[in-house]
Amino acid sequence: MTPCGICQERLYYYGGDVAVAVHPDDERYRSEVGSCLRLPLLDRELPIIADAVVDQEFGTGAVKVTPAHDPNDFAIGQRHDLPQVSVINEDGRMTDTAGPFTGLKVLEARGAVLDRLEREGALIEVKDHEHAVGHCQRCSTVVEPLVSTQWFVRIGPLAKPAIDVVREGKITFIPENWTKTYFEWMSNIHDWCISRQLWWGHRIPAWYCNSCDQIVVAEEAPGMCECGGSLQQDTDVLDTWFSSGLWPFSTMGWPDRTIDLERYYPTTLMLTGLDIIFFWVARMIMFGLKFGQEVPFKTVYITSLVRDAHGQKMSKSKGNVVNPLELIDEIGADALRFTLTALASPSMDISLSEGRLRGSRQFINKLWNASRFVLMQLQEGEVRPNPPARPSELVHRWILHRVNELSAEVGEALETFRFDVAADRLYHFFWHEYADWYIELVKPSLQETGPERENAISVLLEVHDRTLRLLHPIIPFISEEVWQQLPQRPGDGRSHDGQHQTLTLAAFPGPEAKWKDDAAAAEMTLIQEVITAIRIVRAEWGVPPARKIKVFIEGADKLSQRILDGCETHLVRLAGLDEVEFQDRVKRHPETVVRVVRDLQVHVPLAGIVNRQDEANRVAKELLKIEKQHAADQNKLANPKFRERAAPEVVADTAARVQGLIKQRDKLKRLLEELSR
RNA sequence: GGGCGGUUAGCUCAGUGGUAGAGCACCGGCUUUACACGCCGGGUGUCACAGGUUCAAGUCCUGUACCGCCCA
Repeated sequence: MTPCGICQERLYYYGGDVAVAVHPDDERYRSEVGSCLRLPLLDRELPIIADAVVDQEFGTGAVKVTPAHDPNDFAIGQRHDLPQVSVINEDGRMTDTAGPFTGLKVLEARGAVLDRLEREGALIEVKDHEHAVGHCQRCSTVVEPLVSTQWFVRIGPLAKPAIDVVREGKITFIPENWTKTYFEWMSNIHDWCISRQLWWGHRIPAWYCNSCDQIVVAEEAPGMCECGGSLQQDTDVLDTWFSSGLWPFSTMGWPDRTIDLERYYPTTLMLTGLDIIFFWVARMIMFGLKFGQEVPFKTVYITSLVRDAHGQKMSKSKGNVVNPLELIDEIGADALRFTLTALASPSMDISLSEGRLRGSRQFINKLWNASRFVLMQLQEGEVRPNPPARPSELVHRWILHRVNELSAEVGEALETFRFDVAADRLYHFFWHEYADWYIELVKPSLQETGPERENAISVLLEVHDRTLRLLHPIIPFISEEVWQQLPQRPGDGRSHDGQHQTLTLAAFPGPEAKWKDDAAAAEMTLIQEVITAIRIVRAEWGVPPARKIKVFIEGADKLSQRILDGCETHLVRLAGLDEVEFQDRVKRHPETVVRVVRDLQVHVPLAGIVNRQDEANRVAKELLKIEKQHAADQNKLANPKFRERAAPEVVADTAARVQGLIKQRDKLKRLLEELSR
């Protein structure tokens, strides 16, 4: 008989060894497969078997197989029909199959086996080795696998209908790509082991007879076995997710058709994290179909995973966990909520970025201050007037039109689970349209008395109120605080007992057809562009903000002139002017800066400030930009295939754009010539 | 090994085949009586790389590289 060296990490399993496995391709042992080895100490014969899971590179390439004490070996044992010899009992002592080691504690057995091997000259060497033996997460004790009876759920008959309902669209995953993950998992599903060796949980309702082999499964504890023997209940409990899978209906009185069950089950939306798809969502679907013959919910929204600022998954052992309560102390609950919402784009994990958190905090601050401003405008005990259905002033028409569009956009974003889009639209509207423009434009009217102030305050309150409602799902605290201070319409947001008025119960605003006003939007854009053009000139030439200047606007057609004329006070205020003058033909002056806004030329006389050469350079740079755009569009139009195959409206848009660019280009060219004279 | 996702401004991220965007950071100018956590102005880019489809590609297809998640 040829000696053969075998490694063993856990020597106390010695008595449980029933075979030696080698890799089928291993040349060293190929001829030995089928023969037997004699196990020292116990004088047991171990067959040599070939199995592909054996790692040829590891140790001697031959491994003893202990099916009763290792999951891999258990699988090998199943494949090769090996006996399962348990050598450890539930008290942590060696069983009577462990030969001379019977009754020893596990660690005593380790020393004893080593001693005996050494004495009999069977020990080759003892070597340090980095092992992967499992330890208990909580108490760090070495885990010793034991063979025991476990209960399984045959999953095939449950999984198939659960796959079908998703395939048929009765349940939708959002983002949609999680559907693949669900199918992937459900199609490769194994029978589900539901026995758990834990102290808490639903105890498995199975009883074993102490006298015969009978197993009784029942809802109520049975008295005794048919054979008259006493019964003992399984000590294991059900897997948490088995119990959880029943939760949606078992908590509401199922199997009785209770009122709660009728009302709340099935529900519409399941909102959860990706790791819960398998654990819980799939189980709820399977159980819902099995016991209720219907899907438990229609939509599953999978949230983003929050990672740290460096994109690392948060974990306690890494120490990069963010405590939300501390973060809230720092920047506020609404700011944190807004940040997470703004970053929650589909399929993407969230890196908790400091910059985004700061941005949100500043937004909340802006909201607070703008709200303070609005509240400051109110008079003692002011009753809230309804806004005019069709206000005559452009700024009111414009902002009502815009808040209308905003309602539609935010509503749609929420319905399609694009929370990031909702947050973005609200941020932009509130700060860069409502606060930057509307509030500034409306300030003079608020100082007036009579209908002008009344119109302004009514629209201001209407827009502020609507925006708060739209923001409320994202930033509930500040929005509620502010809303309650606004004058309210009597029935709005009343609690059921009528005692409180709360934004939580106020209606979510939808679009109002009467406020749609595309003309107002277009007119306002023109005014904004003119004001911005003048501001840019001021910034470029360093005109001090306090210094009022005069501008001439040339080339305004009747419509533009009417629009701008009506808004002269706005131009004057927001561009820092003392006067605006319209002229068909403005006499050029060497120290006048001219900017082209659409069809208009805005002349800004800046005597003593302007440097002719610098201005020429600026105009030349602008001209270059325009020419580049023009060339690109012109090339497209010159391409017969483009005209032939592109959508007609795209061709038309391009042609129209080219016309505009040509006009601008010619004006800039003339300006440049004048400046070079 | 199998499946999935990502790569766009210094950072964190949007982007629907048709003129590249936001927040923060950054630069210049401002005590304009809601807000300096502010106001006005400024974009700093080889859309990872290589092919392909298309009149047209950040966007669609194929491949490569790198980063990451899930499962085994």
